[in-house]
Amino acid sequence: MGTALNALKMLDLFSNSLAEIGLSQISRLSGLNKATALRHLRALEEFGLIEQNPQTKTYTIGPAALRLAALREIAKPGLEGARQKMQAAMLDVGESLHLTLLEKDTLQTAVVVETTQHSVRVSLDPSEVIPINATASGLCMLGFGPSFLLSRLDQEEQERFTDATLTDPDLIKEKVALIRRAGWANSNGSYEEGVFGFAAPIFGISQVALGTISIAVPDIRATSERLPVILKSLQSLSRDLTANFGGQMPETFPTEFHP
Amino acid sequence: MGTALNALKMLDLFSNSLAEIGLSQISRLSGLNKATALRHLRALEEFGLIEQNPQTKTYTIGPAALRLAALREIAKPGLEGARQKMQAAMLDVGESLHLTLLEKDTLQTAVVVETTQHSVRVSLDPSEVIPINATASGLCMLGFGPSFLLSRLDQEEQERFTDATLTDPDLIKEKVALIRRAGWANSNGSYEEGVFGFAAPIFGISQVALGTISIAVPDIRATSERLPVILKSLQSLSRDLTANFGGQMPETFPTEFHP
DNA sequence: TAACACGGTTCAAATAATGAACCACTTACC
DNA sequence: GGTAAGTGGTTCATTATTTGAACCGTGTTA
Repeated sequence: MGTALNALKMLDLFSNSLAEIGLSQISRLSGLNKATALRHLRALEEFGLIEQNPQTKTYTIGPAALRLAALREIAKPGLEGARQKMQAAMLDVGESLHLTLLEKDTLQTAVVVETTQHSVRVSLDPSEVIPINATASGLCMLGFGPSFLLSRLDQEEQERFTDATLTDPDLIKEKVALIRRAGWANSNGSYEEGVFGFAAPIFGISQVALGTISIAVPDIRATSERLPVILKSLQSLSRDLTANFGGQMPETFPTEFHP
Repeated sequence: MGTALNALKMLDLFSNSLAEIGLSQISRLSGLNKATALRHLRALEEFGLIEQNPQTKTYTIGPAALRLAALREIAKPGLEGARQKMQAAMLDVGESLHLTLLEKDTLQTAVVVETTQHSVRVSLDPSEVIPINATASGLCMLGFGPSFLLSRLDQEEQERFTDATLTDPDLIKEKVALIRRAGWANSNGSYEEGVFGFAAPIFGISQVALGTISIAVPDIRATSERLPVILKSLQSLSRDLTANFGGQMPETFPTEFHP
């Protein structure tokens, strides 16, 4: 059901590593017939969500995406302010930052600020859905977000990404209990080898987390000397961004993060 | 032809002043049947381009817009860098800035940075198409953009917005000749009463303008003392943004803007 | 030269979109 | 307290649009 949806789903094919795609490849990846894929692409192009490179004939995400994002910012303000705070924090700690938001029942990347300080950096794909069991953001959301996330743990099998990925619901719950006490979550290569993630919650109006702010560090820089700097930044971002989105922190939430 | 396109066109109903719309109103505004509108909205919602407020039942642009904008930034980088340069210029001159890009054959707003210095400010709607005859950006594009824009002047009647709007093709061409010599364009209330616009071109690789950068000033602050500051900022933005987008300025382009 | 992959087109067949009428509910008004 | 008009949302027979196998012309590779 829904040709419009099928057309839109083609947009999901584009990603960080696959920014330009040709017709045949789109047809293959989407499973749609080449003719239908083309007609959909034409429709999306007319609206501006798709753009075709006249030389290479490949397709990319179009400029309408920016226009819609600006409208989204009007409807649900805050993200632009958040980006600025993240930018400042990036310059301070020198690492890449991600802001994720809970949309419907999945955790999605909303803002990415990559570090300009190091050439070895963590680069996160904005089109990826954040796995709740394998990332610092996901675990953090389990700890401070709506409770249905935790109860869903027992119903669905959790995907494994690396050797360090937590997949057993009971082990995850143990970890979540620790996170609740600490106020922040970490993931040491449990999503991708060599990537250390540190995340803190952003709370909404009812003291339930609506998203997370996280700092991603390559293992070579994830030393114990740098941890206090990262945690300090994370803590103040958690507070600032909660305020930025008009939320409120629970009284029980720690005002300082300890390693 | 194209149900997908019809669905997408509903997104165009949202604007700066109409950020949340109910089903019946959407049906009325779009001319679609209520049932059809609802099914389209559901499809858009499933993709995330539309979000429904559970309380009021109204619809808004959804979070997928942000995800797509991030992907667009990967495919066609530069806008984020441009935003930062504009932000700096905004703090410098204290006025709102707009970056427009020529998409297909219309001029569209790509980045808006509103002033944080004054409560009386010019606020531009990112969903609006920029009229080529009435705005500083439009006139600037006529002067430095692809030539088909100029030749189209004689074919289509130009819309009138205020008493000061130029609609006669010959008068417009005279103005464009002046702009070409000066390097910058202005519009004194020719689009909206009380708004003074100043624009300079952003050049592409072939020394043809691919967009414009403009500063919008409310009439009360559009004094002759402030003009040099505005022009200086505009000139350096024109240069910086041309470089930012990998373009090249024509040798004949003035290195200084004079009132 | 032949084989293959590319982007794009065609048109009969099949599927999915459509819309008038309807429901349940809330608000406003006499 | 009754009614009229608004809202969001549903139903289902009718209709029109989407669909896809085969096809074309071109460019690349072996």
